[in-house]
Amino acid sequence: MTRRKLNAPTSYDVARHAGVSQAVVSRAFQAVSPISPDTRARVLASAAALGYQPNAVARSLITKRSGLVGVLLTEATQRDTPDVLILLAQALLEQGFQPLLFPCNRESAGSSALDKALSFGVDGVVSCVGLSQDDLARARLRQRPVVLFNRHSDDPGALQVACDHASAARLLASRLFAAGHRRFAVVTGPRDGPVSTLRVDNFLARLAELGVQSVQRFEGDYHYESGHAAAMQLLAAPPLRALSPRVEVVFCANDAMALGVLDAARFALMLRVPSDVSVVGFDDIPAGRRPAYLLTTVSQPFEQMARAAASLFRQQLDDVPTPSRRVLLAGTLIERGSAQLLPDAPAPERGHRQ
Amino acid sequence: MTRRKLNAPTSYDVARHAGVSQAVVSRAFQAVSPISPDTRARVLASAAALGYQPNAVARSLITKRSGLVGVLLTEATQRDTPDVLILLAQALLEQGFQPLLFPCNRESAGSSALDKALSFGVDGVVSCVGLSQDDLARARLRQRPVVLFNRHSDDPGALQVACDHASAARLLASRLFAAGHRRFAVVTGPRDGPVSTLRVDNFLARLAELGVQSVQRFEGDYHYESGHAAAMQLLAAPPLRALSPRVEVVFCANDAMALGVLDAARFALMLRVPSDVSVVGFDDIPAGRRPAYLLTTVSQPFEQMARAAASLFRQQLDDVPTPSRRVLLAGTLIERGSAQLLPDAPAPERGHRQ
DNA sequence: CAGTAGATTGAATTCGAATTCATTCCAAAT
DNA sequence: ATTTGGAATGAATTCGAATTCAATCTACTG
Repeated sequence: MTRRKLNAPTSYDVARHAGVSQAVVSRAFQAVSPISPDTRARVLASAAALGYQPNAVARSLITKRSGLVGVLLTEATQRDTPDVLILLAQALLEQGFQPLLFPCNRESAGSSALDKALSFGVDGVVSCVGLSQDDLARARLRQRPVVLFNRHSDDPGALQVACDHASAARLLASRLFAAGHRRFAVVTGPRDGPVSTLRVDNFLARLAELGVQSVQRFEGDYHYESGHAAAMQLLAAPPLRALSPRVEVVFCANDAMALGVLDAARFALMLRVPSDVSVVGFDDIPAGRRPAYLLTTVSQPFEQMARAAASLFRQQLDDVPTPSRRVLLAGTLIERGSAQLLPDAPAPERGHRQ
Repeated sequence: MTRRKLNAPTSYDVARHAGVSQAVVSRAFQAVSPISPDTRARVLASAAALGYQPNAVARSLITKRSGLVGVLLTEATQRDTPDVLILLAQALLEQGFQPLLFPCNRESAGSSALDKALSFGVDGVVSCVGLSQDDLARARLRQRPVVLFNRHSDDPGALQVACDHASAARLLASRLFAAGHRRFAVVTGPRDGPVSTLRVDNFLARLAELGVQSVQRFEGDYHYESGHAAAMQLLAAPPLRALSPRVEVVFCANDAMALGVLDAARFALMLRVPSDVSVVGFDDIPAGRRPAYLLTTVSQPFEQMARAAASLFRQQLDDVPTPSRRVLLAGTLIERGSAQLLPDAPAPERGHRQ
């Protein structure tokens, strides 16, 4: 087959058309550069006539800036919090970056995804996947900022934007306790899920501070079905239930599971919520807002978080001194009626780990 | 500030380290190229030692292939069918492409997003946004395939992958009719929404064929709230209801609105579903699957569609002759109990427009 | 009117890898 | 021993825009 030519006009074509040198064409397309106003106008007119647009690939080869930002994400990110991606994309766009997606199957695939992103010439990365200290070092060596989004790294210098899961979980514990509840159960994510740990451990830690010792645990997988299964076990059927007093509160590491608990409690176990049992989730997914559920939960400020991540990224790239390398944004407790809560009684302040 | 050097090793560094020329390094990284096995091994070892990875930017400058595929999408895409994006991304990845995101605010922004994508050197585009014949022509001129995903174009030669909304809508109409319903209402998307039109018009067309003339319409905006509002009006309160027989079926252009209708019917109007009124949606969003809703709806085969789009794209790029330029995949009618349906009575076949 | 600072311009170089083309090398064939 | 052919290699060029640096060309100064 004959080699087809892809007739995209180049800066040389425009130069010829406008009767100037290629260098001038290049200058006409930069905001600030030595070029006279009418020359620029003439060049831009020629460019428009030919349908010329600067080739971003060639440009980035020499400038070392591509305008691309790698966005690392897992299925999990997308499942739990589907709108995060689009909010992040829009926030990055507002800062003048194009989001380049790197879906990772497993949480551990982040490392190779990072390398791949770097080889594509991204200006940096926003990662919804955990990265090791070593990964961050590699990126830093190349002057490529990496912002961790709702993820943690063992690197103390990591740039982070996250929801303050810890504080929200503790507040929730306090207010449930204040309402008089004493028999708690938690539905966690898979062992070592970084976010689940933060939520569940802090919830339990606060309860422990308040004197609640034994709390039933059920390990879920963040999906609706596992919440359903958890409820069937934790809020067990009459014969078993008689043996010990029933759990009063089920705290779930995310909303999807909380909806599973709600449905199981109502439709399978015929319990009333919240009078028989309080159910609380985390994330504020759309389904939980509907009259059929009215789930009490914690909303993460994703829009703020996305903006914060994008602007933190921008600042790092521009060497703007940033006030802090980690941004923790408070979640909002949304009371919709699936739980009995009371205002938190002021308690002795203690440090807590994030 | 001194200019920092970004010490990413280049093919020259590797060449020096391995004691060969730069050309050999380049060849070591191609699957098929004239190079001896042990030279390749030596080069790859040096590359690994230095942490070298070929610079995709420089490569694509000369090869005219970037491995990037522009993905054009609107908020609407993301809102209605959040997992489409991730499925598309994964399907493209499997074909060896990196998805580069171009969110568009309005449906009309597709044109400029396309140009932007082209200037970024994408190998082509998968668009969840409608594009004009002119847009497609521009891309074709540059040999950049454009696959329309669930969107239509006035260009008859356009590459398309879509759910067969028309047939699904017609089937739904037939089966609702077969169940004895005669008083229908539809909740549409905003006027001229391309997909809504396809669904609603074909639904109405089939009803018309069956002899149902007047159908109430309510123009929604695809959001839950507008479905709620629609129900409050269409299934009006007792004093009004008495004037005319109540609507028996509400068909919604998407699930989000259908859930709004369901909640309004049940919680505000105290109607039983499906005995008082049948509610049907379109999309099969997760919330509709839950016991609290059990929405009867049409599921789009997104996974198949994503794969089809990615492989159609791959084939176009590789000049593989494709059986057809448009792929229509059947939606699945999911009966969950929010509607009374009967099997379709075989009707005289007539052509229908897509 | 000469002289000079400041503003524009263009020629040449650069970025990093792929590719063309000429060259070298070794093995097999005569 | 000499030729021939194929395989492997390297020097040089290419992709398209940005940038450096020297060359003009102004306009203004004294």
